[in-house]
Amino acid sequence: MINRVVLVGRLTRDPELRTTGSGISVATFTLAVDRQFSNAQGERGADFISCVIWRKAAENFANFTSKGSLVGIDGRIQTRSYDNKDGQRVYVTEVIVDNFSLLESRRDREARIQNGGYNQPAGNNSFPASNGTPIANSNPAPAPAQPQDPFAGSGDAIDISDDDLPF
Amino acid sequence: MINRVVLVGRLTRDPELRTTGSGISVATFTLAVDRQFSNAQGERGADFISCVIWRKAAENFANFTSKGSLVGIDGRIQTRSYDNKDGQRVYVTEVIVDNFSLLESRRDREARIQNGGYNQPAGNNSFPASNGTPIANSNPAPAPAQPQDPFAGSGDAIDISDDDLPF
Amino acid sequence: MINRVVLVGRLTRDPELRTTGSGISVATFTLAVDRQFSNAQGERGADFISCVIWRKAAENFANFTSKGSLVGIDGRIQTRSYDNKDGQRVYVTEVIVDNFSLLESRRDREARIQNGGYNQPAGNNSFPASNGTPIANSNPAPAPAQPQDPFAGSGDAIDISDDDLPF
Amino acid sequence: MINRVVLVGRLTRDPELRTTGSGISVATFTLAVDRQFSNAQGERGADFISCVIWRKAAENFANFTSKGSLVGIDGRIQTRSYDNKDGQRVYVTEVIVDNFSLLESRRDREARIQNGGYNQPAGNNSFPASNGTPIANSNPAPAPAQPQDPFAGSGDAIDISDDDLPF
DNA sequence: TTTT
DNA sequence: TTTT
Repeated sequence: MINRVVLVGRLTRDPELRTTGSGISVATFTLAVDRQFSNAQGERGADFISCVIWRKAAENFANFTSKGSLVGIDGRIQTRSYDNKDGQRVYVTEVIVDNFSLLESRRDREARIQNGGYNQPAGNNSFPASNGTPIANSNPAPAPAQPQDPFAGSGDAIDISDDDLPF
Repeated sequence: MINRVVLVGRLTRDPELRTTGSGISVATFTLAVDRQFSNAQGERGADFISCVIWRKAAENFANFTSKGSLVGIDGRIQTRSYDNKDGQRVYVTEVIVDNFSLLESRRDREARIQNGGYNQPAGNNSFPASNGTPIANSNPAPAPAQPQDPFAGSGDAIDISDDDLPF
Repeated sequence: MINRVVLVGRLTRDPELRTTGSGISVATFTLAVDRQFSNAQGERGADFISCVIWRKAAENFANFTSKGSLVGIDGRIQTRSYDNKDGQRVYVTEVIVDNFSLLESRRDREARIQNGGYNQPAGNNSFPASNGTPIANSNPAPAPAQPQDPFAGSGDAIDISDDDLPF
Repeated sequence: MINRVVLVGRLTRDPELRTTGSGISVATFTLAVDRQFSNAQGERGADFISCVIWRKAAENFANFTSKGSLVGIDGRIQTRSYDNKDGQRVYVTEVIVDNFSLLESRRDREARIQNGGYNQPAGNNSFPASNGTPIANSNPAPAPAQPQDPFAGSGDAIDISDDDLPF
């Protein structure tokens, strides 16, 4: 059948990278996607969408994003359920990510990091999307043995996906 | 049936805004969408996708984007054909845009414009997509007869759509 | 930002149509979307995705679908939470439907209904999706007080959407 | 960046399967996707969208679809250009298909084939989408050395994709 | 005719 | 060049 999702939003926290028992990498994160229109109360609101990414893409994702990062993803909706400690069935809906794209410029990312995660000084305002200063991934001293910054020396957007990366 | 498209890319030129005989606004533009992977020759390439946007959204689009702007859109593919002056049938495929979202920060947008459209000085490199040079809170003298900056005073992304805008 | 979903699946039950206090129609339903690939155990599985549709489209949807209907939809993911009677916070993820398309032929739909919802008699097998048993040209006596069958007299697929319907 | 398309429509002709010089399978086809709404003249219209599918998925696609088949696909828009014999540059926009899903029941497919491609006898009308009788793929006597019908014995939709098929 |  |  067909099950396809495309989202652009910001990470609500640093992604969590784990490894399954069988040694497969998984990263989980939540995307805050601002809604298009304000409600009657004039609030714009956002949807907070749980996402899961697997394998090499998970590692790449974890290496190049952090709280506040602006990313685009495409994937599919997956549902599952489990019984919690109270014996209650909990239903979970997540987006399984196939590909992602980092949509924030180095400039914005660094400014966002500088500002402690929010990318615009008070009284100053961003145009559309992106801005802020996260904490992680700033690469303050180009730590060796760190994942290479794939963006160094490139003015291009870089899309990153499953297993197929040059880095 | 189903016909849905989502794109994130950059305008190859300023959008062209026109009015139909019956007074409806239309804007046309081409989005350059970088491909995800490089080919055998190591070239990354891009797709150049013709887009059309109608009515009030067309006016908003034309007011807030220009060559190089990073935008996200959703819409549908439309095909049509016409006979050119040589009597040959020409087939056209365009994306009819339902909604758009400006994905570039004010910082990046202004830096990009400062740089004459290309957003990163040589030797300096952008992170993923988007770029620019911050002159935050600009709009130095709120040029009269200019479209109001809908982004002033907001740190959030702003999505803009058909007829439903607060400005 | 961008938040777009496209699904094709079958209703797990008849849709539930309600009216809000302010008189707006809403229908809710769950789509079962078969997964693309089987897991290690050879089970194919499906995702069960909660959907919500509003206004006139909700009424149309409720009139022309039932348990087992094959439908395509496009919309966006919405998240919300509430506290249940046990004082526990429950997180809900739903798809807000913008448009839908009925993807089942009259033949299949009638056969499905004949069969009590499941569309293929044992020993008989469906091709891909959808099923049913032809009793073409039915609608034997155009049941009064019934929603008009928008498909009568048309060999075309019919897509149905918000407020814009000819019926 | 992001470039994602989802379509549901019918093949305007049998797909064309070819092999590149380096031995890779490609199939091309056009999807007719009925538009959602009628225009001022009451015509509904359709978009005719060129699609390309590669490798094993191409072979599967060619084996299980024919003129009139109802299919869902997801993929991305690709643009290219070439100079024709008259030395004129021709611009081409195609959808590169990642996955497809056969959305027509065996019943409808066979009825469509019986009817010579159009799936409903005159004066009789289809419900929403699908119907008709194509010519190919009917498998009248289970021709040996033919691709196995992946749908035999299954009441479920079957989605087919790149390289990952059980048949 | 293409963006960064 | 178009499907149902």
